[in-house]
Amino acid sequence: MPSLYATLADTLRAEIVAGALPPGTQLPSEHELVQRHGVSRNTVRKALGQLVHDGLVISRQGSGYFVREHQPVIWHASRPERNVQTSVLPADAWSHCVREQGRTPEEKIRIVVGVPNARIAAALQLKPGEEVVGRLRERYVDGVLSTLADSYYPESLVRDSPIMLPYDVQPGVYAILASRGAGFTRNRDEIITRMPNREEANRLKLGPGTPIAEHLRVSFTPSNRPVRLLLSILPGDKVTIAYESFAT
Amino acid sequence: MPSLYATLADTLRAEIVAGALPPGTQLPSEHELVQRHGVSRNTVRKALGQLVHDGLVISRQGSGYFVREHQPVIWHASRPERNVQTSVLPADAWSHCVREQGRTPEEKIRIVVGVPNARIAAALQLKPGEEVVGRLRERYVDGVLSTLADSYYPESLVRDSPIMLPYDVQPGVYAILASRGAGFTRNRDEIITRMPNREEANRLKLGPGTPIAEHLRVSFTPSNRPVRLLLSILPGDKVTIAYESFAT
DNA sequence: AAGTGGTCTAGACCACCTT
DNA sequence: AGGTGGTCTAGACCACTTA
Repeated sequence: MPSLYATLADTLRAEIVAGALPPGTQLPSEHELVQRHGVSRNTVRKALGQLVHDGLVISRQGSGYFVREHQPVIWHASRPERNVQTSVLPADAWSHCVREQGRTPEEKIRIVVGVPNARIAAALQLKPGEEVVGRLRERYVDGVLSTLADSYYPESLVRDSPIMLPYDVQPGVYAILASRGAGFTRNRDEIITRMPNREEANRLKLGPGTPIAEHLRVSFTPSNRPVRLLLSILPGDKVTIAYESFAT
Repeated sequence: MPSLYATLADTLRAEIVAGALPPGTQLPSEHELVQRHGVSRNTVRKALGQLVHDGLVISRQGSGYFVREHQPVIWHASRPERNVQTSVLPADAWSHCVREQGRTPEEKIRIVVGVPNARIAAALQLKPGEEVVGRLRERYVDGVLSTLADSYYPESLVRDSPIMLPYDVQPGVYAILASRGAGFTRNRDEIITRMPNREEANRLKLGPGTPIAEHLRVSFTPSNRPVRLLLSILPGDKVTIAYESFAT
């Protein structure tokens, strides 16, 4: 026998997926649901909590519950990362990709230098105490923070290069590394699906019920030396990941 | 000012991530937390609910709350899918990959034939009313249902082939399609991160706080004809997705 | 049988948004 | 000011697990 709150949640869920309550619509208030279904307010709140938790609904204190609107952007993870020939800046592949979808990209970059945590050190196969240059990048779509994309390079490899400046890199990260004999030719990608931790949820203003994909890309030279780590946090409600690959 | 339940949740969370409460440990009971922190049971339950929701903790009715244990398997999505030369069955790439990680794979396959839903029809560019053969596959790791991997083929393409039998396909899906002039050479992959719907959560026995990756792969012939759709549901707590790619 | 979590109620006060 | 959601309490009864 299903519980009262589960039954109520299912009723509302059905109305949403059927389209009777289209995205953006306000749901009946807690008070109204209490009266209409003859249950206590706590029970109504538990049902609504489920929907919020499932990412179907958001709540705004003082105004009400609303059916959530989704407009994810597609991120083509396997496309070449080299900068694009264009007069519009930034010229990196991600920005170009967002513009292709009729939306407006923007980036904020902060540079940090220092000894990284164990995870980053392991991925880049660093010696103990070896430093990295981190480019902590926030990517915005139509003005809202959409993903975090932090990249890390061994410090010795990028010292005094444009990679250490907090702007879109010209003529591109690949070209600079290649000119220093460390052009990468192979990526290893890993994607983990999980709930955000508190800090990520705050920074990305994620409502409850929004999972993230953690994308980790290590780029290698032909001699299998890791020269770059790219660590991205992609909120499930804002980004879809796409790959093109050859079937073999 | 943080709420009581948020404060309590943070306290417990900190103990978990710091390792004071290692995976598998039982948390204090609700009753004990009520007394220890001098708050009501509902408040304790709301705090614990947060942790469950974030995937850090699971609850077992009648026994208690426990710190969750993660043992995800790595799925190499870009590896060739062709069957592996081995005496152990099943011989498909996924099973081989799981065995490499020292674990035991198992598959259950159910065949369905009929007119598919709009999403599948669109991906395979079918004519209205055209039928597909669906192979609905459940993949188990060490005996527990770990992912759903359903594949769909235009019916006209696989009629009377071993693809219509509910077993591991010999000598392999690729070989059969190739022998019919429909060997695929290119994949388009799409990965969506979201919370499971009710049916998925039930089938995969997902606790609250477990997001999923929905992986959609369409395989094309050299003349860009889509011949197969692979639709997988990968629970975040059980699977990590990996890709190898060439940087260009 | 005792202890655990799961559901549900009734009522209080607070914080926020709209008018 | 009035309506909305957010937090919190106290207490009840049920369902499940363990011993």
